Amino acid sequence: MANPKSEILQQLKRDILTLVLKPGSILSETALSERFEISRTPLRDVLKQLELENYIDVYPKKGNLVSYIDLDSVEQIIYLRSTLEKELIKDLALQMPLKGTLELNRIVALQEQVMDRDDAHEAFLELDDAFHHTLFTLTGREFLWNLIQQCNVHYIRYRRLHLLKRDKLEALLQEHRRLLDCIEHRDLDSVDRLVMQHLRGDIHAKYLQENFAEYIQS
Amino acid sequence: MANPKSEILQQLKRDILTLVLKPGSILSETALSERFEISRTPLRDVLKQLELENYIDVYPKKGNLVSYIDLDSVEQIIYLRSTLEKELIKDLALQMPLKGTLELNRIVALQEQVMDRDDAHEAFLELDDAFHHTLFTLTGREFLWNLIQQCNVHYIRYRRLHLLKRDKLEALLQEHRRLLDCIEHRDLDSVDRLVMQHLRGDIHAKYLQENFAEYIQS
DNA sequence: TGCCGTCATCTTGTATACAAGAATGATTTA
DNA sequence: TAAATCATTCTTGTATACAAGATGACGGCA
Repeated sequence: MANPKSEILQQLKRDILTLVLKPGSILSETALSERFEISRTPLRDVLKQLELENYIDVYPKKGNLVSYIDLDSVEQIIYLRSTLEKELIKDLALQMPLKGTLELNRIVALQEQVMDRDDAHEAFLELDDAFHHTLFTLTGREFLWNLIQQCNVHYIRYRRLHLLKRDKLEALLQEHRRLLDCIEHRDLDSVDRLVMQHLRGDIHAKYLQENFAEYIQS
Repeated sequence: MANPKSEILQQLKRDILTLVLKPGSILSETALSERFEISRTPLRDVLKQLELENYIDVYPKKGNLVSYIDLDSVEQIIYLRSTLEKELIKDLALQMPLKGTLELNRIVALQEQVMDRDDAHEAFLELDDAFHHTLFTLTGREFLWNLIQQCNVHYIRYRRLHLLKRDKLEALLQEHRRLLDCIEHRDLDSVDRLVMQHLRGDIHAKYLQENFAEYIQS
């Protein structure tokens, strides 16, 4: 292991994003320092970063709580991503590097493959991320992708909960196919509608509030 | 003073953004702890935050340097902001709260007033920020504005250097007026072109590289 | 002269003792 | 019995001593 701090950071992030650590859970400095066999000082660095990326809320002299899902920021991130990605897709439709089409098709093909696996949801979510990430890398907007990741903790958990119940993997896959069609056939006019449908089509705050109220920010 | 840490953070941020602390300057923990009469531990918290918001680069066991201006991320932030803000303006054109028009007009009027002052640049930049900030608050996108602020250190310094030489305050003010016109007359078709001109019209990387090479990232 | 190794002294990174606010529960008092 | 107060024991916040990597200067040596 190269750097224990980044290992711990990655693990805590993963546990929070996958809801292994539920919103409201307490992350005590002393408990974590014993668990990871490291002193409180480097551990506080990790917690500081988790705080700045909204994974936890720090209540001075009281404790650190895993943040509750903030539906307002989820809505705004979806607005940001849909606005941005429909622009990216139009850019790609006008000037797409060859390897780009190959890469996106490869991802969609993989998504078809994992549909029947036991851990379909898990694998599908990862590939969905890969698809959108590729849109950013192909247009040279890696910086913006990283920026979005920095505030993505609410959206990622929201999507995970949302997908748990309503099985719409097939629909999402179909939408990816349609977006690829737009790029390959330079069909700029359909992009806006498709992106809106793909990213904003499934905002059902009420569903989450009814079924996962204990995870939601008041 | 409520919290010394946030005071120190704000002051260092301000010094870096206004180029009082030049890119490449060293921020030593011990020097700062003596200057602010505080121990290294809380000071490291401040430096950690500056690092995560790209104000400084940390070289382990060597030192902390004020970051150089990264022109690539400047370009991407401008892309992000122009894409986002032209959408916001269209939203406002379709449904503008009354107080919104008043507030934006008030800011533009203030900009006219400060044009002749000695510190015109300083005051104008602040009001320019206020204008764009208002676009976000009126549409309920405060979260996105804050997100952009988190990675704005390169863009803010870029714009400051850029405005130093080419005196285009009058042009910027005129563009604000035109954008307001679009909103008030629901002229959606002109928005894209105007926003592009306003935010992206003045990307002159070469000018900066020639005149401020010592501030630019290699 | 030129090169190499050692050491002194910077830097940040870590561990730990102590300070101080917050919460909980017990004890005392009305 | 109920309420209030105090003390205990959590929590994080701070100061500081020490560890360890990086750097540069100095001196020895070929």
